[in-house]
Amino acid sequence: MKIPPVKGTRDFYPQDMAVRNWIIDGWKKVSVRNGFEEYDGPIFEYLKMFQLKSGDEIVEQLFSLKDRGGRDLAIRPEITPTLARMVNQKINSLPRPIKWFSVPRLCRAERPQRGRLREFFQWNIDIIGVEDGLKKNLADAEVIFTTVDYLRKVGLTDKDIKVKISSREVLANYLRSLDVPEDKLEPIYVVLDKKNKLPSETFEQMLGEQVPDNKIVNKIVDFMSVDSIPQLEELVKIKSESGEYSAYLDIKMVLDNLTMMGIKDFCVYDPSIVRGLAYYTGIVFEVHDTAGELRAICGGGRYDNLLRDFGGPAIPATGMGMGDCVLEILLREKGLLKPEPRELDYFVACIGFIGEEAWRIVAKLRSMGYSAAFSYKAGNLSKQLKEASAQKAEKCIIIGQEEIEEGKIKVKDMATGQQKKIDEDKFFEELKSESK
RNA sequence: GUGAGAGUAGCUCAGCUGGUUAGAGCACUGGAUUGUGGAUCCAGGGGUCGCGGGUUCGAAUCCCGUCUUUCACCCCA
Repeated sequence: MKIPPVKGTRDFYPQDMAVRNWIIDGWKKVSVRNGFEEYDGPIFEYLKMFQLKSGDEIVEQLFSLKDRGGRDLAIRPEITPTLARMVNQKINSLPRPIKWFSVPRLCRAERPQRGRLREFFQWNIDIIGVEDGLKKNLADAEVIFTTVDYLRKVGLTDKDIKVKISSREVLANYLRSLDVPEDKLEPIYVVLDKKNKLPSETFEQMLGEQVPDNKIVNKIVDFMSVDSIPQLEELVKIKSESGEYSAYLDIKMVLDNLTMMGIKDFCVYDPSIVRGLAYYTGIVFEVHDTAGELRAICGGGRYDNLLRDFGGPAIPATGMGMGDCVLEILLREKGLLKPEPRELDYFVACIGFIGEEAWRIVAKLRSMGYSAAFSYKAGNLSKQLKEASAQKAEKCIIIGQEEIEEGKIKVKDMATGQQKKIDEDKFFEELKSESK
């Protein structure tokens, strides 16, 4: 009986595993060089933890189970609640700011599509506990910088991708300044989030369903067509009369910081970034491919209320999550996927029925820290060299009757094809001195 | 969850409006080649044509169901 893989999951054969490791190693390396420390949590949590933040509808979108004690559990669909829990548990003893990263394996019971599977990996970085107003903007910028630092490192340029940055707070304040009632904000967000997917008439029509006044609709459309900070300044200056100015300053300063960090060309102000109904409270951003063919590569933003919502103190936080699926598609399309091939220092080939000799040398090489392999098939030399080539061996050691009698081995450089005969003892002596 | 397209060897696909024993390239295994690799040539293994049912003398081909997958919705924490 043949059992197929579960819908929306992937099998990682060695070749695929090399790609996965290459991506994840890059994430980890960039996290570390940007000053983040790695953490992880359990792969399942109490179901309640995910309901707390996102409501009951979410239960349909995650894999849940009952354990033998009747506890309702769920496989994690994201790691941010776990992060909040872990941070809250030790909040009084953790030095701030807390700069942590993780690469959790996550599951969501959604319908699989291009760039979206039911099981995937997601790079998460978060900065928690930067309270000062100005430095908060620096933390937001650092999260974006770290994100771009990775994308740039793997070879993507500002021609390939853009970080689209916006602010929920600026948007909310603007809508309030137009006397849009509080209970209309959320439904309007939903419409604004679709702006880029819809023809402009449909978009305006949908807005009109939420806001009866045509003048206001036009003003919202004006706001949404702003694509630079000076323009935004004009608009917001006129519209905001009391203390609503600070939210605008936040986004301006984040962009100033990004300019100072040298990644200005990757970043644009884009008011259409709203990010669904998430827990974001301020700056929000997404990275998109400039061709607009794929869904978002990553998303993030400021979530100042989350720790408090999880029963901890009100400590501000900002972060980013990047899944592996869309990223891999984009990198593959751009020819930037370059997993490092397995390296093999030595392949030991033997002639005739003297396999024991080959194994003895392989074992010696391995004990000294070199990677070494031999052939289980032990065909003729031609076959073994072929196998060595296929395994990308850097060097080949050849031993036959002649060499054994002389106490020597032949060492062949597979790139140049040159080979020399050398005393076995001498060969290992030289290896030792090289490794020191 | 809703709607549409696709499913033939490990992979990419051919197989005409139903008609003998379902093919090719790549990959894999072996040989040419028992002391010198990446090439070439030759040979071989590998298929319940996604699965189940139906129509028919006869189904990879037509019909229904189902699973998987792709795309568009919903959603995207």
